[in-house]
Amino acid sequence: MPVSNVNIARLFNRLADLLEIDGANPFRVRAYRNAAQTIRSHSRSMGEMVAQEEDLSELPGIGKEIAAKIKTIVEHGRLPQLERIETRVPAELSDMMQIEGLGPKRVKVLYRDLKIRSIEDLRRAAQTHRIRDLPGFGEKTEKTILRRVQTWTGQAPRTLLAEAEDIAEPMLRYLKDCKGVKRVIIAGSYRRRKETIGDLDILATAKTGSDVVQRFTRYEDVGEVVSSGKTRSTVHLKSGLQVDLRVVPDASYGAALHYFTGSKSHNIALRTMAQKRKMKINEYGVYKSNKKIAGRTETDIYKLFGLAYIDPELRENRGEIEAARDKRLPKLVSVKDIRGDLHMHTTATDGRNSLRDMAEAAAQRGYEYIAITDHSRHLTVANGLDAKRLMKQVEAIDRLNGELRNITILTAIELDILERGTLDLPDSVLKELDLTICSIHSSFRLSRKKQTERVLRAMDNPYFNIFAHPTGRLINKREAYDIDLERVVAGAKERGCYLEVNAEPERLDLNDDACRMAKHMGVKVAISTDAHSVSSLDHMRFGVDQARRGWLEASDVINTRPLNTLRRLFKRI
DNA sequence: GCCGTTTTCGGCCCGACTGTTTTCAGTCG
Repeated sequence: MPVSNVNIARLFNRLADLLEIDGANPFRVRAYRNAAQTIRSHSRSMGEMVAQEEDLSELPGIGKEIAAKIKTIVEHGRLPQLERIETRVPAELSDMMQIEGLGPKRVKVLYRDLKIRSIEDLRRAAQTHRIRDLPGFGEKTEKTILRRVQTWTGQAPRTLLAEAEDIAEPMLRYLKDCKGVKRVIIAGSYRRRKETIGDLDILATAKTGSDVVQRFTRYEDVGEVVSSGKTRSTVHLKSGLQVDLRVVPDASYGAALHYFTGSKSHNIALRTMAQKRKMKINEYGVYKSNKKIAGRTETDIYKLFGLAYIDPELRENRGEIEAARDKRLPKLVSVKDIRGDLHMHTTATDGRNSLRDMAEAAAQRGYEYIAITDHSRHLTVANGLDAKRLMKQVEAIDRLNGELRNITILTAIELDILERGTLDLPDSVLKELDLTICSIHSSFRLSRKKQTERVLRAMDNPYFNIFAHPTGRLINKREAYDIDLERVVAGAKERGCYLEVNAEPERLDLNDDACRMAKHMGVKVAISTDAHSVSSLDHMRFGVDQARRGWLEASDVINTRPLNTLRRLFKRI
């Protein structure tokens, strides 16, 4: 199996860690980290690019040397330079840097003076008070290290965006209620609408002397106050989620919001532009020879560099700055562009609400149409529909359509794609429906080739319209099945099929990069909720967020079309 | 190690907080 971009990025990050501990040139270290970031977020696999002999050094932050190293990793699965340094610097030291408060310098001292090389060694040394006497350490640091090591769970978990909203909203209200506070907003990856967030970044503007930081540290859900100063503070909530608060004067709102929204690489790119113009950007404003020339709004800042306003979802240094300069930024799709939801379940299979409930709830949300897509017979655990039950549902939908004034229900089904690439119901049944969505619910472990061909074969069926949750991943729970998404997208293009952006918070499948790839290859998507209850219809916004991160415009999304146009899109024969 | 409408050499984002120091290094975002 080819090495994934994520795994290549991990190797470079590990190399960067070990080089840093070894005291290498910090800029060289950063170069490896930048390259790792580029590789991780690149929409095409390094493996394929190497196979097609493309020039990797054209990617940002990747030059001749790193390009050659990527090639070696792809072809041999190894990075010899990493293996060489591991003979001098134990690889586990890289894990120790995951402990908050431990960076390369301290890890180096711990290893050099006490031969500590694992988190377990670290715990024992802290318990037996051997750390406090090391140079640059003390009693307090030792206690902090012990506490962090004891609560260490391995991988730092990332919180689903939807869960983060539930935590953030009440906290926001609590902080707004503070005297002297003017504005409070959540910045960081939350504002960029990433599918998961590592921490919450809250920005407040307040008069000097406001006690907003104190109020923040006294929030009832705070488990530990990590730091707390005049203008910033970090806490851990009882759940373990880290929350950072930064306070700036209101006149710096735009600069601070921009700064704390990131991403880091977007900010660095912009700051480099500033440097070339002999200007300086920080969280308080843009400065030219110590004179503040912008900072009240984000728009002002972009304007200063000849750039159009860049939506937060695009700020990943993936070409948005160039696009803003050349006035070719996309006008991103928004929730109000969505005219209907094309994936939902009812009590006929595994949904919690009836057909009528779902239709009425959708109408209340202002939709013009919905598609009812209960499961097909193969999915027995969900009580999937056979031909007879499906036809009964179609009749029920016809009756309801006769009754409901303000919404049209499309007859549809979520069809299982069987292992050999056949669809779970015969064409004679499918031809009676307005559309189908097709998906994989079994045989996740097929080889990449077999899985890909399974889907392409299924798409050969002229009643195949939308490929639902195309990679099958469940965030933090289940990896995507191994599939060549590029071939699938190309296959959809040839055959007139569409891909779904599933808005369920733990699916968000297609993800942002894949959305972008689909757009580049000329394939349109449907953004749908996969709702199993009335309340889940509100997840639409998370799907839209993901599509926005993938640069999609309303014209890239089929369920922004009026009903008549939409119906035509599903006629393949 | 990467990069280039100042450059193929000499730069590389920048400020806050903590703890250990006694003026600052290390870490973080």
